[in-house]
Amino acid sequence: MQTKTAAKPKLTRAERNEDVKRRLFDAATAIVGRVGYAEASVARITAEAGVAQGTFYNHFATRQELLDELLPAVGMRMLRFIRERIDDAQTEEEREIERFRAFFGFIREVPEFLRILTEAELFAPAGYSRHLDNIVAGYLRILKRGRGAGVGDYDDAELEAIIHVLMGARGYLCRRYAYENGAVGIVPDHVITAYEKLIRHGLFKTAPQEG
Amino acid sequence: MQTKTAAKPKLTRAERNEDVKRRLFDAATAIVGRVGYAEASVARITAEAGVAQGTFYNHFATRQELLDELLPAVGMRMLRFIRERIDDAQTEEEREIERFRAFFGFIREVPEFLRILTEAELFAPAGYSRHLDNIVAGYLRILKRGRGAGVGDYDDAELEAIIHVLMGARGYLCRRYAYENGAVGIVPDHVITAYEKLIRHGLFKTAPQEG
Amino acid sequence: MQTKTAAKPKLTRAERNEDVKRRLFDAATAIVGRVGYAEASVARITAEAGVAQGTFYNHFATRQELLDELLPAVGMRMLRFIRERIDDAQTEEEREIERFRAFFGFIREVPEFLRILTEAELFAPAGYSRHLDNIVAGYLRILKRGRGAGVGDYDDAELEAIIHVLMGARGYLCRRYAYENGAVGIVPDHVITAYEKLIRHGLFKTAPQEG
Amino acid sequence: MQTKTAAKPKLTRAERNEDVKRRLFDAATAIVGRVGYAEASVARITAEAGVAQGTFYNHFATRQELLDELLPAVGMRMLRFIRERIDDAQTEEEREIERFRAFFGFIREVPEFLRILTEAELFAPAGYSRHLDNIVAGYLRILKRGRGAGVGDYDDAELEAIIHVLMGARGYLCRRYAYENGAVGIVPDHVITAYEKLIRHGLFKTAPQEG
DNA sequence: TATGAATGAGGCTTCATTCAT
DNA sequence: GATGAATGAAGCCTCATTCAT
Repeated sequence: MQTKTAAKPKLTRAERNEDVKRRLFDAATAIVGRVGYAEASVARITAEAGVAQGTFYNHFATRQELLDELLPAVGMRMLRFIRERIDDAQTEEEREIERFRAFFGFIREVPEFLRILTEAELFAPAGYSRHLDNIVAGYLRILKRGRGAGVGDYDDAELEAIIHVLMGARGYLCRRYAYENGAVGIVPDHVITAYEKLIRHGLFKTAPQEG
Repeated sequence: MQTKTAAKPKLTRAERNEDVKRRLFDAATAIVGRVGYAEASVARITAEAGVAQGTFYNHFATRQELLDELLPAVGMRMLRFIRERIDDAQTEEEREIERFRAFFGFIREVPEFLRILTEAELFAPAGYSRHLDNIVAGYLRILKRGRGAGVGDYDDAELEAIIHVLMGARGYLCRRYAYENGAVGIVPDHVITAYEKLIRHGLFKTAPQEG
Repeated sequence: MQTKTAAKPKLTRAERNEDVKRRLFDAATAIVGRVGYAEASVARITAEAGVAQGTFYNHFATRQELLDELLPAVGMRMLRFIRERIDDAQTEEEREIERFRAFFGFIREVPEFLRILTEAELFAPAGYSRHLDNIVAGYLRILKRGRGAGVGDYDDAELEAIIHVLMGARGYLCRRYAYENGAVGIVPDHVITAYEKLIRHGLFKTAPQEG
Repeated sequence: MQTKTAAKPKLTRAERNEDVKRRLFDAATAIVGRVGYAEASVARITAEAGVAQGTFYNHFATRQELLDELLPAVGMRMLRFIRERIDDAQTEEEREIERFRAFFGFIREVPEFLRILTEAELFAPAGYSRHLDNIVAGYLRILKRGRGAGVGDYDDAELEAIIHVLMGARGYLCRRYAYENGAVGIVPDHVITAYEKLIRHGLFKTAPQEG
């Protein structure tokens, strides 16, 4: 029996290999989250991962290749995180508010996400594209399905535009409200309520809708 | 690149001085718009402006100082551009749609703007902040004044959040829809209509509002 | 790349061993011929041979050791190739012309040879030396024997110098004339005739020789 | 009056500029001559020239650019050196022998030449080509002019081939005979006589030429 | 005020070789 | 004997800034 103290990990070669790769990945995530892509040199990443610089290239063809994997990976974690917090019993409106709130919850859980996302457009454009595609695809499915359940009168192309509005909203609101003297804080309540009001009624006091 | 004005300008020393500074500024705007901040080296900027590298430092303390002035400057041009296209006779709702449309008009007029804006957060954070402050201040004035004229039931803090949503919307929609095989194109109509619908009624078919 | 022979080869262990070594050797020959010594990394050679990188060192002490064996090996093939094409019934003069012609024939048969030879002096100096020794030794035997059959009045030391001239001639003529838009072509006839004239009469119109 | 001790060189800016460039050039020549192109790193060259690494790029666009200038430059020096030692009163045959001898004289004068030449084909192919063109052009002029004065019955294309033979001869003979335990020595006399005999009569005892 | 050469730090990547499995 | 991951040194080039002219 192996004692729990990792006296000898007894990993297979493939396992050890995967382990190193994951360590590199995690190190990059942490570093980019902390200081940004520009400072995430291979030297720094490998130092954080505790391997030699050359080892990096046994697992990734180029530094860029790893950087481009970062956002899609955390992005998927985010989608999973949000999905787990959505209650099927609610209305589509309520669910969208929940998603919005969960997004900020995720940022508290994975504070690296914000920087990885913000800088990706410039430093990991391939990864940024993949991430956007993931989000748009998922959101589109949700909103199309929601058309029978309260979502307004938008055609498919318009829905895609709306999704970009919602993503832009999250992004800009984060940058403005998610931080509290340096560290990630709790998003103020009025941000949630503002979003809720906009989503529910628009920006203006409107006359009753017909249709 | 730089054609010398044939007629002897007969400028005063101060004017010549200002002229050089403006040429550096314009060169930087053009270069950042074309290739981004990262490629906007002092060497490149001075070459485009037709002066020696050392001259740069007679007008700006550091490269960063110039970069940080770029976005606020074009940002002000943008505000002016939009303001000129707004008709006081319209309702606040109509005016917001017009502002949105004019924003895309400005991007066509000054294609450099988009890149200068997008990258500023990373490469000219001080300038980015100033720009955001400018926008928020202006928008806040508009929306507060509009509260008596159709703008919904948002308190001041909520309005600031809403402004971030609207800025995020513009930013993300631009990146997705403003380009047409490489060059800045005309934004599709469904982007305008989607924005309009969201602004007017929200994302959902709502029961009549009360209040 | 490596097709596995379908029929079970049933090789002894020693045979399999030799087989791997030969595959490495052939792979190196092909690669150096194609892209040169500098690009012939152990990784590339083993990949082409279809074995793991570590396997290399079960057959060669170092990369250099293999590289140094390349030229002598093809060099011997070349000598054999030329010897087979020489007719004992001809005069020594005719035979030398034939050797020259056969040399170009060999280059067409083994196009790798040229690059292996050309770069060896820099990248496989030990192998280059061995190769030169081989050539000189063989040539010296031929020319000494030929002294009674038409070869001019050269002492042994002079003959060695002459051999270097002849090798230099082949080398430089190859580089200039053996290629035809990238691939090895047929050497132009005037190259042969020029060599022939030089060998037969020297560079100048001479008065009758006495000796 | 400036004292002879270089108290203050008082060079113009342009002169100082040229001076640095020449120092880099000379340093590269010395280093490549001593240890070869592969070891001639920018770091090493600038260290030898006594300037910072970055300074290199104020004078040469790339390391390769400098390397490619090396051989043509020393090559021209060689041509000049040889030309100065040729006596117009001699026959063309005698002059060619003198050229050959002067070549070895040059190697003693500029020992770097040999290595710069030998390795250029691989490490500075552009420079190598230029050098070969220079040599071939000069030689061709000589030999064509010499056709009325003793040069044998070769057409233009054949002459070009002959020139390659002569260049090959020089190259290979150098490598074999120019060194004497490491340093450049005096080429043995039998090398000269062997070359002379070959040039005058060819490799074989020939029957009297007619024509 | 304009010039433009000098500075020097820093990062990505390759590769021969080792060695535990 | 075969495997293949780990090692770590080393090189080219860019660029903001300085400063002597």
